[in-house]
Amino acid sequence: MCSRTSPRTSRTGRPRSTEADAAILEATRAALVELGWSKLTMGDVATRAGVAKTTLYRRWANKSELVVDAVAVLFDELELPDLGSLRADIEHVVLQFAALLERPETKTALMAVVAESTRDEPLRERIRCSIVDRQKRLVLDGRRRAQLRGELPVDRDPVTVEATDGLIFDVIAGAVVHRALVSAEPVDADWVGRLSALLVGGLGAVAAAP
Amino acid sequence: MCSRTSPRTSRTGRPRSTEADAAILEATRAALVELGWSKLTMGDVATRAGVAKTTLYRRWANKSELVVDAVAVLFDELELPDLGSLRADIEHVVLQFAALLERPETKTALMAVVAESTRDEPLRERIRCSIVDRQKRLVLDGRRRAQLRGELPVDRDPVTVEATDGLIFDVIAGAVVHRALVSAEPVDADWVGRLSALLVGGLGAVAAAP
Amino acid sequence: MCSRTSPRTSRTGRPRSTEADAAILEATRAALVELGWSKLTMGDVATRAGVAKTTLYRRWANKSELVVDAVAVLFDELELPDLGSLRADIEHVVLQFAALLERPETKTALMAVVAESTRDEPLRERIRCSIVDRQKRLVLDGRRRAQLRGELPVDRDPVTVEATDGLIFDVIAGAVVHRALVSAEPVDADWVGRLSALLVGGLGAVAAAP
Amino acid sequence: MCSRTSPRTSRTGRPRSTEADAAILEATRAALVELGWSKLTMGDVATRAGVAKTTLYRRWANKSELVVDAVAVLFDELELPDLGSLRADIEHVVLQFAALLERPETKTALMAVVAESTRDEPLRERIRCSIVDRQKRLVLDGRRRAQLRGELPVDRDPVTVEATDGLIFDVIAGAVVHRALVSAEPVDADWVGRLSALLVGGLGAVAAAP
DNA sequence: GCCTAACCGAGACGGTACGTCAGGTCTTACA
DNA sequence: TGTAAGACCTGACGTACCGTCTCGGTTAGGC
Repeated sequence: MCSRTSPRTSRTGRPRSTEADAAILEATRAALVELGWSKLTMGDVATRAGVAKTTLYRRWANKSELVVDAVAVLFDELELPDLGSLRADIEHVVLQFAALLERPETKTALMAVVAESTRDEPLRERIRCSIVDRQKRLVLDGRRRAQLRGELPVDRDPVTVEATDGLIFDVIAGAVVHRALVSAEPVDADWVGRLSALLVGGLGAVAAAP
Repeated sequence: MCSRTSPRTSRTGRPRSTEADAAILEATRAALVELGWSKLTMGDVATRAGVAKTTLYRRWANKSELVVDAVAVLFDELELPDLGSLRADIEHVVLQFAALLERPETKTALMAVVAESTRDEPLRERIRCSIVDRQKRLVLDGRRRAQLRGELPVDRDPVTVEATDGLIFDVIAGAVVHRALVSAEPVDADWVGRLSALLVGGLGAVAAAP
Repeated sequence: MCSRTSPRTSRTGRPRSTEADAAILEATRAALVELGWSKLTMGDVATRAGVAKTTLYRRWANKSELVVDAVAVLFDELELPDLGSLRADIEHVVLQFAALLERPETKTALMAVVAESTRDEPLRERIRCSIVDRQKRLVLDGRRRAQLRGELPVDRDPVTVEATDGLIFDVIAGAVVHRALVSAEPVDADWVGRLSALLVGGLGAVAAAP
Repeated sequence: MCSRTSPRTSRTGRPRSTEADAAILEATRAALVELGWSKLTMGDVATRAGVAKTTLYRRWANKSELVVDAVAVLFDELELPDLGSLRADIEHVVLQFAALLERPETKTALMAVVAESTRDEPLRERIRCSIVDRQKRLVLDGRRRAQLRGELPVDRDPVTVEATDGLIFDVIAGAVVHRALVSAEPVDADWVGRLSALLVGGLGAVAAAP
């Protein structure tokens, strides 16, 4: 799963233009900013990229897959520098993620492709590989680091570990997304502080009495 | 805000058919189940409801607003019976909400209208009134009940209260939505138990050391 | 065959715009003049007519049928005034037909739709009704008139009559079309005179010795 | 005009494959039979011929010119054996030409390229050289033979001769084409007999009284 | 018991975007 | 230089929905 090996194995014929690839993804992000998801059209993206519509369809089956790829790269910016404590790490990553969600291209695109993916298994897979997994590793790193610091106990059961990692991921990402897009209220320092306190407290309590 | 007074004040002429209203909303839900959000069309809904397209547009400005109204009523099913403890209450509401999100009509529609609302203020308002506020009251009730039981301290500062209520709401709703739709993994008893433990522990810790 | 009763029997709904019909046919002729058959596009015709493309496709299944209808009306201009002799009548109708074929819209369209009709039975039928039959009556009238004048004998056998009418029609129309479009040489008075002489002579000889 | 010298004079580099030429023309005829003119595509012809599209375009400027060349060779089959009388000769050539026009590849292609040629001078020239002139010589031969037999007088005026030859050609070819493709009725022995009688009678009458 | 305003169905209307297809060109690697 | 393969741009295709409009006809009040 999440195979990175491109399906292109043909050795003959004119090779695909890598410049076109880049131009298309860039144009897609620009169109998302200007028009939003629902008014973005394949034809417009093609025009912006200085490329024919067929060149888009040769690479992506539909608008959703194109947008996932266009947005995915933005999630590479997320980083987790060691700030000395679990709570500081959490606050930092939440703020980073919130900043990403404030960008117009992600704000309008993320929920749209998730909505689309509820009826499109290949798209769901693509989202998992391109977006979800890139975020999940941050939780992993943060947890390991907190264990090294002694802030969290070292759990030997891999099932429990994975379940807790997944839970924390869904709670953090879900809360930020819900706050930003559904409740439509700002993810500010105060809110982030409360969330971090809740999580650190909760993790501590759970660790103390499983 | 959230005015329930319909803009229709005309007292003369033939009144609108309430049967048509019901048939349209029912047809919309059926179409969502069969086709999903992106393949649902106004014309198809009209046909299913045995109604002319004009009759739809006389009542709703566009597809998004129609779908919000069609789905909103489902959120009335959410209830919060007193199960004797904060943790039991949380587990119950999470499971209820997850069951709601498993229904194909909500699964495909909810994220779609949220995505649409990022660029449509009136729609955002309609979602808040029809869907978000209906859920938020459950958090309010649950918190009050836990305070009566003595599980949570009684906070006198209304600002803190509202902030915490909002946080808990975003955490619960966000986590469930993210688990169900983004991570695309089941919201089962195990996961719900872990989430409830985390929240109860976190609330306790935060209450102990603000 | 050649039913003139329109297939539209629906009594409900908005009736079709007759102005649109006229504007489309007019625009089609204009486009034929400017662009010729192969560069004429449905979209361009729609734009010229100030009409949506769907409005064209609601009336005509394809470019060929549209062009047949647009050009057919021009064949109504053909007339057969009594010029006193069979030969004069023939010369007149040939010149008229040649003038029609010189018009850029017919020149470019006629052979094209005939070519298309070799693989399209409904189109062939449409051409027969809209174009061929309108020309054939001229032969009928001319023959009757010549018989009244005593220039041709009155044949009692309807089979022979119809066969000869058909032959004369194919010879006249075919010769003019071939001269004008295939040989690409002018249909001038000299050529018309020779053709008429050949035909009158031939008809006389055939009548004398069946 | 009608130069047969190919424009290729380069003597260096890899020479063009003559097998490819033959395969392409054969594939074009096959495609005409199966698909007809308007659905024949250059890409499909290339595939059938086992050749790249570039190879087609290196030899022919466009679809029309390719089809003219593919069909032209079929007109070489037309012959004019001496059957002993002008009328028999005419009947024979008409039946031959009719048989040629019945073949699906010519039926669909001939009128199409003629239609195309009304707006394309080079194509018109190519049709004249490759198709029209090959047929015209049959009229010449038939006339000379009839003069030798004494069926037709020997006209000394070359202008009159050429005009009459051209007329007869347009009448015969035009009548057959019109009968077969426009009237869409069979060119059978009865019809051919009537046409021949008309022509022989007409030529006789014209010769008797110029 | 009629008037009349607003409703209703049907379906045509001008648009916009779709995803596909063909035409004709260009770019590879190879012969 | 010719060739097969296949990507490229251009532009038209015919379809699907959008949201609006125009019909003929219906249905409740209010008079």
